[in-house]
Order: sequence, then C-alpha cells, then structure tokens
Amino acid sequence: MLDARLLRGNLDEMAGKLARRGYQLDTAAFNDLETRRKSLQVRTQELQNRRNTLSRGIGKAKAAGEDIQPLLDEVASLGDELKTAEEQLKSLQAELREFLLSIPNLPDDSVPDGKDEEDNREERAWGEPPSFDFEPKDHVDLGEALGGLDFAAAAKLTGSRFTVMHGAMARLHRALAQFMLDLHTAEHGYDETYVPYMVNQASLYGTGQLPKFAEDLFRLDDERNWHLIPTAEVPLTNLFRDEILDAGDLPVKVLAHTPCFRSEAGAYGKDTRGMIRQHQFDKVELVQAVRPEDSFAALEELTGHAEKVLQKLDLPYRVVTLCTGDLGFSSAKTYDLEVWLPGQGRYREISSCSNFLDFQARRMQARWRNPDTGKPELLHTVNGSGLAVGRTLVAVLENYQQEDGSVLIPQVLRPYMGGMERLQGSGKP
RNA sequence: GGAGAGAUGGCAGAGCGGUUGAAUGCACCGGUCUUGAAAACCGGCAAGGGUUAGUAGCCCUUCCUGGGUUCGAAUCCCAGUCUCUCCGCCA
Repeated sequence: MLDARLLRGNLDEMAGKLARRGYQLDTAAFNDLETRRKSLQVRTQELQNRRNTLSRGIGKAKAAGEDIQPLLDEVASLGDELKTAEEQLKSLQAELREFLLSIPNLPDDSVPDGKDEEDNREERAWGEPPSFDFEPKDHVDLGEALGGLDFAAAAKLTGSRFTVMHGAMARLHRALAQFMLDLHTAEHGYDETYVPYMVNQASLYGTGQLPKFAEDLFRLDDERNWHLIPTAEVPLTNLFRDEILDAGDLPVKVLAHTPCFRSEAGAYGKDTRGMIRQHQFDKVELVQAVRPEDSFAALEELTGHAEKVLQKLDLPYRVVTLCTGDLGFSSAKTYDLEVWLPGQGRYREISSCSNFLDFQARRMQARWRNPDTGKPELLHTVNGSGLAVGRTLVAVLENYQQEDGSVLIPQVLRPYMGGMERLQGSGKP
C-alpha cells in the first residue's frame, strides 16, 4: 500500500510513476474520496469532541453534587448527527482503504520501462548452455522414460497440472530441497522456519495477494476464509505483521521450504506440458526484513543467495531485471533468475527476487524501532525463491541428460542421494 | 468435543461505569554522581489518525475482534477469535 499522505500531496507525480507500469491511477476518484473524507472526518471529530467535553462535565458536576440536567439536555441536542457522521465516515474510510489497497507499488527509478517480458533487461549470464551431440529431450520425455515422473497418474488422482514422482526421482526432488535449505541456513544466515500452509485473509492482504488476486488462490470451503498459501512469502512475511522489531535484531532473515498452491486461473493454455506450471509445487523461499536504507543492498544479497544454488548445481542461468510492465503488484524492483532449459532451448524463470520497500510493511504494520528517533517506523521487506524446487528438478534433468536417457546427478546432490551418481531405469517399485 | 479461567502499553502486571491513555515493575532514552562502569537517585517514555508548512500545538480513535447499553465503557451485555487448565479423542 502506498502512503496516503504522499499520494495526497504528490498525486500527479505518483500517477506518472504508476503509469510507467501501465497502471492508470484514477486521480479524479481519489480526489473525490479524499475531499469527502476530509470534511466528514473533521466534522465527525468536532462532534466527538463536543460529546466528550460534555460527558466529562457531567462526571465532574455529579461529583460536586451539582445539577446535571442542563448538561444532559445539551448533549441530547447533538441528536443523531454524531451517530450518522460516524457511520458515514466509517464506510467512506473503508472505501478509501479498498481503493488504496488496489494500487500497485511504484516502480523504482532503476527499473527499465517496458510492456511485457520482452522488455526485461538482462543483467548478466552465468555458465554455458551445454551443447549436446544428440537431440536433447525435455523433462517429460526423460522423466517418464525413467519411470520417475507420472503425469497420467496425477491426472487420475486429481486433474491436470499435478505430478506424481517415484523412486530416485522423488528422492532427487527431496535432495534438491534439502540441499537448498542446508546452503541457505549454513552459509547465508537464514533461520529455518516451519509455517502453516493455510493462511487467513489478513495475511493475504498483508503481502498483497488480496484484494486483487483472489482468483489465483485456492480458497478452502470454510467460513473462516482460509486459503492455501501460493508461496511461503505469505506466512513468512506476515510473521512481522503488527510487530515492532528491535533495531539490533535487523536484518531478520527467514526461510521455509513449503508446497505452494496456485490456481493459475489466467494461465490456461500456457505451459500445459510437464511440471513447469503446476497447481502444487515446492519452493524454498527466502525473506528478509531490513532497515529501509538497507533494502536495495539486501535485494542484491538475496539474489546472490539464490544464484549460489544454481552455481553449485552448475546450471547455466541469467539474471534479468523485470521491466515496469512485468513487475509484480507489490514489488518496486524484481530480478528474475532464468535457468537454461535444453528441452525448450531457452531460459525459464526459476526464481524471482523482489524489493517491496515499505509497501507490504505498511499493509501489515510491520515496524522496527529506530533508535535515532525512538519511534516505530516501517520496515522494508525483500524476498525471493531460492529456488523453485520443481523447476530446478526440470533443469537438472534437462541439463544433465545423457544420450542413453540417463541423467547424471550433480555432485553437490550426491551426498543427499546415498552416493548415487546417475538416474537410470525405473525408480518404480 | 465437554467444563472452567483468561486476553490491558516493547515485556510483565494493576484497574472492573466518570478528570484512566490507563498504577506499578522491567526494558529503553536523557541527567546527577563516578577516573570510567555498575549501583543509587531525578526526569522522560504507547500506537494509529486528523488538522497544519510543521517531527509545534490542538483534536479524534485505540485496553483481543465485532455489535449493543449509557450523557459517558478497559470496566456492563451479546456474538466471535485466540490462549491456558482439566476431561474425552487423536497422528
């Protein structure tokens, strides 16, 4: 959520920045709401002040044994006006809040202008896409031939966009997650965290999934309105909701390995083959809560943490800065890590690392006490995938495939695989 | 699932219709003292919002959440959420 006061004072400038990302701020609607709010709020508070003063007077008069009837008459003369004003103000403020909650974050000045992913800016590339002296297969052909991936079974059990894994393939998937967790906790200083996979609406408002993106979420059929998490970002970041952190505790770095559930309502027809786009996938998520002045450095650092996973796995990738048009709703700046997929002959997103500035923190009142002012101030939040486990499995399969259809296991994963060096044949019992 | 108790400031914990945004302690921030530190003593210290050029003043709101009673609610009533204790059940 943007700062309402900033919006009032710099409406045109803010609208201009939002226009960069293709968002048309309805300045007329805002001005109208704001004008009505101001007069109504001032009027309501005047009336409240009058009532409070009279009531206090009644208390004093009573204690002094004076006649309170004149005061009672006067307070009665306020009539229903106060009640009406309070009700109107409440509903107007709710309307204003909904309006503010639906405005995306301002893109940082360093974010390139653009319409869609075509306009993203490549920052750097790491590793060489492997060359094969045979026609490389994609992960579906490889995984099914190995007996490790079974999309038909998943479709039977549930429907499309799910995966069943067997044997060494399932273990490799687990090994990847374990490897990532160990790397980030041991070498990058994150606190391993276990979180609920269902969250309430307040949490989803906090990180920005609601109110605008309800259709991307799975909602439980329950009057409590719980949702399955679309990413561990939601529970992890909301740990800081309504908290005031000590300056000495910052930065706070947490991580969780969780399944993620996405309805992907708007993605029909895209990536229908294989496990690139699933309703359920595992991800290791990195989240940092930092002092405002540190958030851009934290974004670089966190992106580096995610890159480290790919480097250790020796998977070629590139880093792109998302252009304004491709930027997520809550983000001010995002780096995507794109891994090379031989089966598709192109780079595909495997991690997304973002600086949200105080956008999420304001929604959830996540604060820290600034020792310089002694006052609570909004934190900045930064997060990123480190990495999406399913897509990493895809990348390993496709990049490490051999002509005979077997797949070499990356060195760093072998300790997690009981020393196994190669996936071959059926892992099926 | 059944019975009971509770939810108050960063933390602990009083208050149980009126000048209480809230005693007290801890923590924190200033000061005195000290070569320095500690201790002791003195002072300060909730959050959100409005108005405003203002981090000044004034005002509003907030004692789990949402309703209600009242001139006035942390305090009374109703509903809900969460926590704790005991019983039952269960991985």
